[in-house]
Formats: sequence, C-alpha cells, structure tokens
Amino acid sequence: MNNKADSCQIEYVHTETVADVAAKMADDDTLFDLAELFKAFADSTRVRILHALSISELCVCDLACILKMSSSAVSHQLRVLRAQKIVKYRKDGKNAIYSLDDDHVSVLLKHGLDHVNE
Amino acid sequence: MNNKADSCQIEYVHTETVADVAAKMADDDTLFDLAELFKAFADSTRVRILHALSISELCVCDLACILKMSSSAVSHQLRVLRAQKIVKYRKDGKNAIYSLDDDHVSVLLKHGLDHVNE
DNA sequence: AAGACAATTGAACATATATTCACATGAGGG
DNA sequence: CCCTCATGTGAATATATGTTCAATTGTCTT
Repeated sequence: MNNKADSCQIEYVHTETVADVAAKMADDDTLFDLAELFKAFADSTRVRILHALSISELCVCDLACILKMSSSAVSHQLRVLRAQKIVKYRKDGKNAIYSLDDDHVSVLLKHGLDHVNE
Repeated sequence: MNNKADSCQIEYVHTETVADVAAKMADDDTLFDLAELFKAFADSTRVRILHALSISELCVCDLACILKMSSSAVSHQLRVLRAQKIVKYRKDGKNAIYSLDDDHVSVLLKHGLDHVNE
C-alpha cells in the first residue's frame, strides 16, 4: 500500500540531499560489479582458500588437505575465484598451482581482518 | 570414493608447504567472521546503500528514494548492516538517520572499487 | 596401452537469502 | 485523542548458492 509512496513521488524528506547523493552515485553497473567482487569473498571456504594462498601458492590437493574438504568442493570454489580474477593458476604436470592474482586481493583481505579484529 | 583420499591421509603432494601453511592459518573463527563481514558487502542493494551513505548520511526514506526501492526492503538490508556494525543511526523525530559506522567501511569500499575499475 | 592420480564438471539436493506483503510500533500534527 | 507518516518486523515465496556424488579429461608412470 505505501510501497509506491515510499518511492517518494511526493515531497522528499530531505530533497536537496537526495538529489545531491543521487547525482554523485556511481553507475549501477559498477556497483553491481563491486557486489559481485565482494560475493567472492563472502564464503568461509573461499576466505580460507584465499588466506591460505596469501601464505603460499598451493595446488588443489594441498588446499583440500589444509581445509579438510573434498578436492571437488575446493575446485568448485576456485572456479568462482577464477571468474572474478581473484586467483590465477599454472599447470605443473598433473597439478594446478593456484596463487592470488594481484596485491589488491591481499590488501582487501588484510583490511577485512583489521575490521574483524576491531 | 576418492573423497577420503582427498583429505590426504596418505602422502601429501607438497607435504612441507602444507604443514607450513596449516600452521600459519588464522583461527577458523576469525576467518568465519571475516566471511560474515564480506557477506554484508556481497549484495548490490547493500553496496548501493553503503555507497550512498559514503556520500552523506541519509534516512530510510531517502535511501528508498535514491535506490527506487520500498522502504521495507531497505530497512531489511539496513538491519543486516547494523548487525555487522557497518552502519549506525540516530533518531530524529520520525526519521532514522543512517551513516557509515567507521572509516574501515569506506576504506573497504574504496579498495573494492579500485579492483573493479582495474 | 593401461592404470593411477589430479583436477574439472554437471546434476541434484539442501540451505541461505532478498524481496514482497501485511501488520505493528512510535512520533508528530491537527 | 485520531490520523498520518517513517520505520521495523515476521511470514512467505522465489531465487541463489555450497556441497556431494558420479563421471570425464588430461597427464604421468610403468
């Protein structure tokens, strides 16, 4: 009932501020991509993978061992991280050696940890 | 069938590295909390809310207007952000004026945007 | 060529989560 | 006091997502 009215077709509560903020907002596309990026960090399995990779490059089996998970589950999550260019890998025989893609990743992890540790 | 074997009860692929990384890993609790933090950023509605609040403090109705969403939906998401101490608010008559809780939040947003914009 | 192993993938299932809707609460204004 | 408006909340629904299982691919070894 009041959902339409909520969209502020009448008079805004803080008209000027709303107009100002609306004008300064980044593109929806950019903010969508930003949310997609954070989604890649938004799972404890993936965070543990990234934290492990921030210590050393590792193959899928190593990760499975460290996380005590099946390599299938790890591989599925690595796929998500690859899609966001958060990790990269090289083949070494039968192994796929994964590592963090760039410094942004460790920086984000570090800032997140700072926040968690208050 | 090979899921148990994946847990590396036999010989590890890179035994030393695995032991080294396992020893240096942060607590599971800490990494769980870190994932919970990122989850709060892992939705485009919440990212847009945070981005708007990084420009100016705003009430629920202002946000609903800027995002073109119902104030109910916005309120639900603000609840999530409050739970993670990412936003704070003060009451002003009928309005609840929201703002980012601390600098960590804008720093995380900024670094995320840097990554998105390559 | 055959077997073993690392990794990937697709389908299926279970769980989590975002939005809507209806309603409740609480503060101001008439 | 009502009445309105801003906000919060609970239930319900639809969708997204993580893990398992089964099967496949590709590489090394013998």
